[in-house]
Amino acid sequence: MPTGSDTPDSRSHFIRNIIEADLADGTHETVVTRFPPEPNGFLHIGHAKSICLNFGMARDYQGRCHLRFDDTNPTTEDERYVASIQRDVQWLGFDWGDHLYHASDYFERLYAFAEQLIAQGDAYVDSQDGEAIRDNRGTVTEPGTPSPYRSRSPEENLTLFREMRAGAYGNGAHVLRAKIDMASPHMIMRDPILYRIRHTDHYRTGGAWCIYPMYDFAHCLSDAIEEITHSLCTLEFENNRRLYDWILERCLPAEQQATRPHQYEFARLNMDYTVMSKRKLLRLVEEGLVDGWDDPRLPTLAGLRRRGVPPSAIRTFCDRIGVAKANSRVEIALFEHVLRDDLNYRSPRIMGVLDPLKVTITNYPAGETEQIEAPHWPRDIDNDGSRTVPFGRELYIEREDFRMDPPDGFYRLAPGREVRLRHAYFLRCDDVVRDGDGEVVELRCTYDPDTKGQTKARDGRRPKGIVHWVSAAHAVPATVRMVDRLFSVPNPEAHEEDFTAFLNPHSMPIAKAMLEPAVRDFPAEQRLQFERQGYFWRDADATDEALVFNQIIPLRDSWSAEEETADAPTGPTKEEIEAANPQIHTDPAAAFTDAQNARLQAFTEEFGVARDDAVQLIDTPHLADYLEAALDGYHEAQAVANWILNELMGMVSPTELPDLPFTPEQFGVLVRQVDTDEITGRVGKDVLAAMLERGVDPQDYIAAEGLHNIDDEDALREIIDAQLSAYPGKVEAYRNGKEGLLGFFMGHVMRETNGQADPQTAQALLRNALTADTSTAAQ
RNA sequence: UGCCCCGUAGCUUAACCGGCAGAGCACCUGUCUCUGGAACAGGAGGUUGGAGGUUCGAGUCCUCCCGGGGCAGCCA
Repeated sequence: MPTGSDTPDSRSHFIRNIIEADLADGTHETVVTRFPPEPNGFLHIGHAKSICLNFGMARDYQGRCHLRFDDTNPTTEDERYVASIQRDVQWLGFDWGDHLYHASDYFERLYAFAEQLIAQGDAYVDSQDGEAIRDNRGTVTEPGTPSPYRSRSPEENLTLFREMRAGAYGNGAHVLRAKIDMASPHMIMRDPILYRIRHTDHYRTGGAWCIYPMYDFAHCLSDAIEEITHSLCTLEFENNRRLYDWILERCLPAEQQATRPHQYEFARLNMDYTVMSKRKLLRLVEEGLVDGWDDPRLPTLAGLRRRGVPPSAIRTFCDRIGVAKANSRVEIALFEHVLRDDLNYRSPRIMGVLDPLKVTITNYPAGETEQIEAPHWPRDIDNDGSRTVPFGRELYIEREDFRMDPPDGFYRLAPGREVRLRHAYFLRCDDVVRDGDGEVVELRCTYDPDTKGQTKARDGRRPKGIVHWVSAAHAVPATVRMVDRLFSVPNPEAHEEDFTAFLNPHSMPIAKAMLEPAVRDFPAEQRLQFERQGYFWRDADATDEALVFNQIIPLRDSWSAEEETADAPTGPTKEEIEAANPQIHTDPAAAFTDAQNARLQAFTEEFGVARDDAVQLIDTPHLADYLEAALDGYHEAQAVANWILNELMGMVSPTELPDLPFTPEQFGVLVRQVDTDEITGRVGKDVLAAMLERGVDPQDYIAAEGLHNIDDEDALREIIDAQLSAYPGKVEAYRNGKEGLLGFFMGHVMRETNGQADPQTAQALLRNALTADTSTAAQ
């Protein structure tokens, strides 16, 4: 059996599992997802995660994904964002086909649903002002108080609501609220507002409406209208799911309930060295801290596009970061890795010197030029193509490839040292020319004419260092924006100071570079590798006369990483965490009433139930009663208690106990079957599940299905031997000390017997068989 | 402090009904190489937040504790 697929686009995650389960059990025949941006800002790489997830699931399961503008708030939304969002989604490589929708298209239908709720008595018009509504909502620890308008009749509500629509009232005079529960422990359920009056033109519906639906009302119903199957959103909407379900359960007819949309939440993307919130991004742009929404340092899709990041790299990245529910923050290193990996295979190499240092080759004839044929691709990339590079007496090399006093491990140029010029000759530094300030302004060198294209000179010289270069006479000057991390700390939001305090002052230094002439041979959108430096492409500001490049990402540089002093930030140690982790156990029995205490005494002393279990049983409603009733089926109270607490509670909640499709006595009988080894615990759980699902009687069911446990040693031995010979390698590994494999074999034996193998017997036999010598086991 | 969600290697995560804790990135070694890149080979790194319990067997089920996040907009 293949152990899980690990190709990037079939990576396993909980949403994929849910979809596959829904498809497998026929809940849905196809998958329909949606990406629902609000047109009030630009998309960033966090949105890319959602886009890739939604469109990706639709693609993987041959479903469809809608692009829906969630435009229910006319005061913040704007047409201009709509176009940019569509462009970004397309650029990322996704196609919504005919499925472009707007929540505003549904205003009429949403309104009808609102009238339906009113008619059902599930919604009412509240005429309190905003402040009163807020005050009466209560707090997380105190219940809210019902509005004085809460008990208006459906007729009155309908009249008022129609008048609201007709424009009879000013902003804020009334709202429509769901009638749920002002004392709910879930704040979202304290009569949430469904509609508000807003005398504002909408960018699409103009002045047609002066009441607008709230997100919670519009979103779930829009999903239902579009027959969305899986409504995927980020974690901050977890609490809203309760209301999502409430509305759909009341608005949709019974026959649609089974296939109605369901909401699932996943963790939004956070990344080191950047910020992802719309508000913070907006501040950077508006305060002029960056140069517009498409500044190449920004994580906006527009910024990444301008920087030169290919959409394929973003897609791969989104596949690799995973989809889960834990709040997380991914290291920038993963993004950089994926980016380099993408660029490596698509970027022809040329040479470019970013910080030029002049070199004069004193033994090369003045005024002479030669053309060197150099491949665009290294040998490990399956791609052809080459260019000619002019070589002459005067070159530029990278300033940092020369050191007056080379440190240990530095194997580039230094006084008296020899390096290889990439694609050309060996070069030795003879003299260093400095200006009045001591600054190195020129290197005077000699080359070895016999070493062209060689790794080794005839006399065996073999310089380790390789240096890129550009002929001074032919160099093409260019401005290069050295795009770097926007912030100088991994999480600029995790400090007391405003996040802008952590902007990296060197996030985009400008280099005056010299490039080899072949740079002009490529179309503007071609991404290039400047050898030994990084990946670059032409910026939108570039003209053919004045070249401007952006650095998309530098190459990995193990030398400068080594040279940098390691200053890894250290978090709290495990010891420190443990020290701050006291175990305080407050005994619930301390608050027991006299009656409860009496019961506790009876449970522990008469029934012999462990105190902790008894306390839990008594402290949770229904549990203690259930235990006493189950005793009619089986008198061993501790066994029954274990099964209630550990098994039953894993399947149902205490409040469901009175309505179970079987009696407590039947439950007791089930426990007896297990406790007396009539059936195994494993089978007991299966039987319990069947009782829960179909209300079967345990004894009848066990007899009818033949579920009694198997303790016949010969029968078990046969099964065990079969398993052992099926996995000789595992047997070997077990004998070599990997005892965890006992569980592996037990698992197989249990599965083989549908869980009916008596575990003690089976394990004893298995242990014997595994430790027996090979000749015996093989028989 | 009420309710909801989440804790698996430095980071992001996998693990079908409870059955061998497994990857990628990062890190370290080595090989190869006309990019200090790439590729390849290897290594280290885990008390699955903690403590109890159920079970032949717990990352997975039950209880409690600790830690992180979310909810009191007429935003989405």
